[in-house]
Amino acid sequence: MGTLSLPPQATRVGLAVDVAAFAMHAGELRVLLVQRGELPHARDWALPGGFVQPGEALHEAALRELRTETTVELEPRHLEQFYTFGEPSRDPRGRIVSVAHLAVLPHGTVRVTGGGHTLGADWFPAHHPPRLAFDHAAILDRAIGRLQLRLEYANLALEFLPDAFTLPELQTVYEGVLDRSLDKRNFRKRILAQGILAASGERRSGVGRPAQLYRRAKGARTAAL
Amino acid sequence: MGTLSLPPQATRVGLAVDVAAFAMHAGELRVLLVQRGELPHARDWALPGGFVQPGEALHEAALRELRTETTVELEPRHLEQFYTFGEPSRDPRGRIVSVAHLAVLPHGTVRVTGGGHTLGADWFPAHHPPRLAFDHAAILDRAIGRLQLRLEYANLALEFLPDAFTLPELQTVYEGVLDRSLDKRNFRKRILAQGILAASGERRSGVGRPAQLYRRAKGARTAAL
DNA sequence: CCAAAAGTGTTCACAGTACACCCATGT
DNA sequence: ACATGGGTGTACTGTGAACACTTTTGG
Repeated sequence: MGTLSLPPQATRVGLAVDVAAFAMHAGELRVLLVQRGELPHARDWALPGGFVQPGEALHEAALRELRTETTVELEPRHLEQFYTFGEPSRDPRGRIVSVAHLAVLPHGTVRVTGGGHTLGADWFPAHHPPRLAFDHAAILDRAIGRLQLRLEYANLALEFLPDAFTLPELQTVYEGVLDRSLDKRNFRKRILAQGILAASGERRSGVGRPAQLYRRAKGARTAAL
Repeated sequence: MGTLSLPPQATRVGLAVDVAAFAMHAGELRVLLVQRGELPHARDWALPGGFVQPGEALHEAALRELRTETTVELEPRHLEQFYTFGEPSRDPRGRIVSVAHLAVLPHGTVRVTGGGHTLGADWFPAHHPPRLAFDHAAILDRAIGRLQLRLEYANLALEFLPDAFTLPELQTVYEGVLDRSLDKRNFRKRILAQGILAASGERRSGVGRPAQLYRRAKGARTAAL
C-alpha cells in the first residue's frame, strides 16, 4: 500500500456542527440558544455550535459544543444528526458546512449560562423563536419537524421527563412538541396500549387528585436510529 | 462590517458527496456502482461520488459526480440528501466527510459506462451488492432504508417508471424496493384510492390480457422534502 | 383451447376519534 | 363544601390484511 493523503482536488471546507437542544418548561417546548459574542451576527441569538476538531466524530463535536457554549447540568438523552446545511453562501466567512443535530435534554436541566465566547445562553419558545443568526431559523424549523416525527415513532417523549412521571406530564410533552392539544382518554389508551410504561405504585401529590407515577418498563427499547 | 474570513480554529476537512442511485430492472431494485481506478480500494466497487467544488452546492456536486463518473442517459427524477458520514477513520487518506445522497433514475436509463478515473460502471442488485469500498456498504444500507420510507410517503415509486405505466408495473416497483411481495387487490385499491393516478385509456399489449395505462394525475404533487 | 397476465369484492381485525362524567385530594 | 386536576368507557369510522375466481388477449 502506498502513502495516502488527501488528493489536491479535494476542496477543504470548514466543518461545523450546530445543535438544536430541546426541553419542556411549563408545558412549552423550548430550544436552547446562545447569544453570539463575535462577528458575524454579534449579539444575535443562534443555535449552539462550532467547528469540528481534528479526529473528532460529528456527534462528539455536537456534545462538546453543547457543553462548552452553554452550561447544561445533565447529559442529553438523545442526540441525532438530522440534516447537513452546505449552501456556499450560508456563512459570510467562507465555505462552512454544518451538520445539524437534534438533542433532547431531560427536565430539570434548565439552568444554563453562556460559556466560551458567547454572551449568554437561554431557553426560548421553540415554536416562536427570536430572530436567529445565519440560516439557523431554517435549521430550527427542520429540527422541530424531525422531533415531531420521532416523538411517537421512537418513544422520544420519555427523554424529556425524569425517570418517574405521570401520564398528564407525558401528555404535556406531546402537546408541547406537536403544538396542539390531545384528548386525554385517547392519549392514555394509546400510550398504555404500547406497553412501554409500568406503573410504579407511587403517587404524586399536589393540587387536586394525586396522579399515578409511571416508569419506562424494563425491556422497552430506547429508540432506534 | 469588518473583513470576515474563516477563523483559525476551523478544522478544514475534505468534503465529498456520495450518491446511491437506484433504478428498477426486471423487477429488481438495482444500484449504480463504479469500479475504482485509484488507491485506496482500487478495483473495488463503490458508490459514485467525489469532492465538492468551491462554490458548489451539495446537490449540485451530487449531480455532477453522477454525470461524470457514469454516463447515465437521463436526469435523476429525485435527489435527496439523507445522511452525513464523518467518522474520522472512514477514509485512510485523511479526514473526509461525505454527505450521502439518494437518487432515483427512471426506467430506460440503464446504459452506463465509466467516466472520469473509474474503470467502469454498472448496475448491481441493491439488496445483494458486491463488497464495497470504504463504508459504502453502510451508506447503501441506510439509503435503502430511506428509499423504503419515502416510497409510499412521497409517491416516489412513480419516479422509477416512464410517464405511462401499468399498475402491475408499479407494483413491481413497490415489491422490488420493499423486497417482498404484495397482494394485487389490496395494492390496486390502495393506490387508486390515493387519487394520484389517471387512466389514460390506452392499453399495453404483450403476453396475456392487455393492461390499462395510467399517468400521474394532473394536480398531483411531486413529493415534498 | 390453452397459456398468460389483468382485473375484480367481501369480510375481519385493529386503530384512531369523538365525546362527558365521576373521583381523590387539599384548602 | 368546593376547587383542582386525575381518571375512566363506548360507539363510530376508516384503514390495512386476508383471500379465489373471472376476463381478455395472443399463440
